[in-house]
Amino acid sequence: MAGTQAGGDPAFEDLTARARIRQAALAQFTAHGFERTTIRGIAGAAGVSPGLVRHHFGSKQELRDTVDAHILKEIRRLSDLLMAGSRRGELDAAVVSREAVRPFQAYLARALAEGSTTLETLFDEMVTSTETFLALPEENGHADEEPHFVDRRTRAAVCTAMALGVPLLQAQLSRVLGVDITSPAGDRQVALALLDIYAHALMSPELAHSARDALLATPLPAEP
Amino acid sequence: MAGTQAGGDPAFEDLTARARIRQAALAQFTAHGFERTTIRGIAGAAGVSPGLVRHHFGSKQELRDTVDAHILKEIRRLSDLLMAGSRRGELDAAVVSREAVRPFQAYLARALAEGSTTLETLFDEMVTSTETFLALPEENGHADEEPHFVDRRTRAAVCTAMALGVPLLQAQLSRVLGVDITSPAGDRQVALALLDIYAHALMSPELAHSARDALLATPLPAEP
DNA sequence: CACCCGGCTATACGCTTGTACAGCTCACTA
DNA sequence: TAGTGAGCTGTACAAGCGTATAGCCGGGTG
Repeated sequence: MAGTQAGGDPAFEDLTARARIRQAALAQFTAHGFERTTIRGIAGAAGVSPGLVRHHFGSKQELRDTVDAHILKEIRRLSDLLMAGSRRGELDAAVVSREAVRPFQAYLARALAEGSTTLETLFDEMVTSTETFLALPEENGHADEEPHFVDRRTRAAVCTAMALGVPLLQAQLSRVLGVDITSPAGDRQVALALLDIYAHALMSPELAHSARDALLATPLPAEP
Repeated sequence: MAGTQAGGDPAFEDLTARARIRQAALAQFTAHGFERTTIRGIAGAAGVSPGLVRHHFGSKQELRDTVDAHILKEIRRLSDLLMAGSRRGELDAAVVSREAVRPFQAYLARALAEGSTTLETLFDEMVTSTETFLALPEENGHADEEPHFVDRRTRAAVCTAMALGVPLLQAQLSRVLGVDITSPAGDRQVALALLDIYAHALMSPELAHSARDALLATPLPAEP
């Protein structure tokens, strides 16, 4: 696994040992998840001793919390930066928000799937952001073309979870598409696919209605 | 954690010890993932000794492979059953396929995210199934309302990954929605939300086009 | 009856893990 | 110069893991 060794990045050695450890932890948590990542592995990638990891961060869990907090801060910073730099409100707030998340997509998705209390907030904000995004066409005169089955927040939450499915299944996706979707080219292809999907209805209203009727016709099974 | 103890299910004790172990492993892998699940934990939940797990399955990895294969077979069986029982082709093949996957959604999604060679096949089949589903409206006279940015298979693959994001983030989703989405009521709400989302375009064609232009205008960063 | 083989348990081994701690180095300061 | 504390290392330890193995039990078979 090249690139995770110490000294792979030229600017890597200029960082504080503490920052190097945090960065190595970020990479390893992203690649292998929290459980499979070992303190020794992080220390090795950062070019320090395992003891120093504990010296700086106390425990593995505290290290994770620190990385989570760092990601949170970094996304907020990027979001503000993009929000301020978007000339004439070029694209919408939700798009900007998604763009701010992109660099840490994989880590964020994994952390949320594994259950991170620190980043729960971010998920909630993404849902809210998606919610306002979904409200856009409904305010632009496209009102009630088709009635909705559930309220907007529910749709926003499901959409947010679905969007995070892409980085979570990046291995499968890369395999099927024949491109590493973490590479610039692959990422662009996925971005285009997402725009394409968002721009079209995937189902005809008739099919959706018949499916809903079929769903509501079957009785709800009792709780065990 | 109630329900994972031995004897929780009345019909549970009637099973072979081997089947009980397999079932317990399925539950634990689903709930905690492969890494965090221990052989001792599985044995405890199945009401047998840890040694018996090895006796029947050889190793933890082989146990996982067995569970994967079992899931694969079970989904195929359910799929055939539903396909045969669907009167007058009531809903489409893709919907039936999704329905066959549903009982094992959470396990399947987790296994795919963690990298299961056995279930890769199933992911590919889901992509193909989604692909034919996406082809539906295009054949029913709704041809080229809006041109597509990427080919159909790419869209199908991304859609499949997105759909699996729901079970992968079920904890976050349940928290935001205030309902356990693994419960019958919660599952139905999510199903309705999915139908709703699939039935509507999430983005106006104008916004999609401007976003695509903005995307293609920025040069592709060089590979490191 | 003796045999024996599959289901099953108890115990133990070796390894890796997170964690703990004593002590080294070295720039900075009184 | 002597002292001090932060940064950092090496070694060690207890716990938990997957794995291995010797042996118990009971029903089917010659």
